[in-house]
Amino acid sequence: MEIETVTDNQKLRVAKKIEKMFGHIDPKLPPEMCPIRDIMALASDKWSILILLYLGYFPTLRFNRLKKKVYGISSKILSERLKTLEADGYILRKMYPEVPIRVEYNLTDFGHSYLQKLLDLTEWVQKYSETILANRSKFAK
Amino acid sequence: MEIETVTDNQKLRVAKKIEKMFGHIDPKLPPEMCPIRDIMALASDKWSILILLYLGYFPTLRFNRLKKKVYGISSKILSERLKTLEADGYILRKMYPEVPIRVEYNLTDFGHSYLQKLLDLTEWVQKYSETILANRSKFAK
DNA sequence: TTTGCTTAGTTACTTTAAGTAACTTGATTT
DNA sequence: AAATCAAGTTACTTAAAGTAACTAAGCAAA
Repeated sequence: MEIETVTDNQKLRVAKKIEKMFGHIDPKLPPEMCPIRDIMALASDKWSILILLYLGYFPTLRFNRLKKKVYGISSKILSERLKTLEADGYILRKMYPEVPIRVEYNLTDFGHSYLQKLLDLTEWVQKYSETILANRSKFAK
Repeated sequence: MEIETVTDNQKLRVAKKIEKMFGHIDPKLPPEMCPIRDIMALASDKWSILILLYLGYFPTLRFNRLKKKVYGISSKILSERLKTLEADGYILRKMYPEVPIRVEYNLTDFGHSYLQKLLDLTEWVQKYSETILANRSKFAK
């Protein structure tokens, strides 16, 4: 598959954007004072991405159903990620004190806004996944 | 800060996109046969993102200079990530057998193409980082 | 001629994060 | 009195990440 050529003009615009961002990413000394790295690390975590995708597809999901969808995740990690995603404002947790307990999760508007950007990235990855796999096996030799 | 409202129409389009992707992400049974998760996991890894950003900004960087830029990364992990990013086709490694040895890294066109999508995401995160931090401290109570 | 200096890593070791599996809670049915 | 349910939590194991010292190769100075 052909990759769209990247013009020097585009590269320049990218460099400008990065320069602007570096004010936040690289404040010379205190790396933990800069929240971007920390926020990106969570929001682009492998499990968080899948959680957000499934909550973007199903308007609301309960804990165990979500766990089945996000194939391979453990209760422990799912519970952990859901808490952080909720804390950051991406998702909403609604608890119904029935017996047995019922808990529903859904995206907030903020989460939807993020998901749209995330999708652009995952779509790119999907589009070029075969290229990447081909690169890998070529490199292995 | 106000979040742009997400219309039902947008949500529907997002759902459509995700549905299309689920064919790749969720092939019901073999989760390791699906490359998207694996590719996303690497390409959105916290260190890989920073490496790609710096290589997007500086046309070429040598190992130790890159290590200084990507604040906090160890030689071990940097070396590891560079190898995988090279294998997947995002970056190029040029070795000059001088003494001391000189090795230069730069983005491929493929890497540039990915970086453009990645930047849209990091820009979103930058834009809303204060909102997220505010959400966090509100949730902490 | 041995000591030091350089870069781009690698190796052995420690710490932290992730994964596994069994357990908890509490009203309701068997 | 025991089993059942969902939504987690806990204690334990394994894998990944971080730390710090080391290596290679050749040249320059002592």
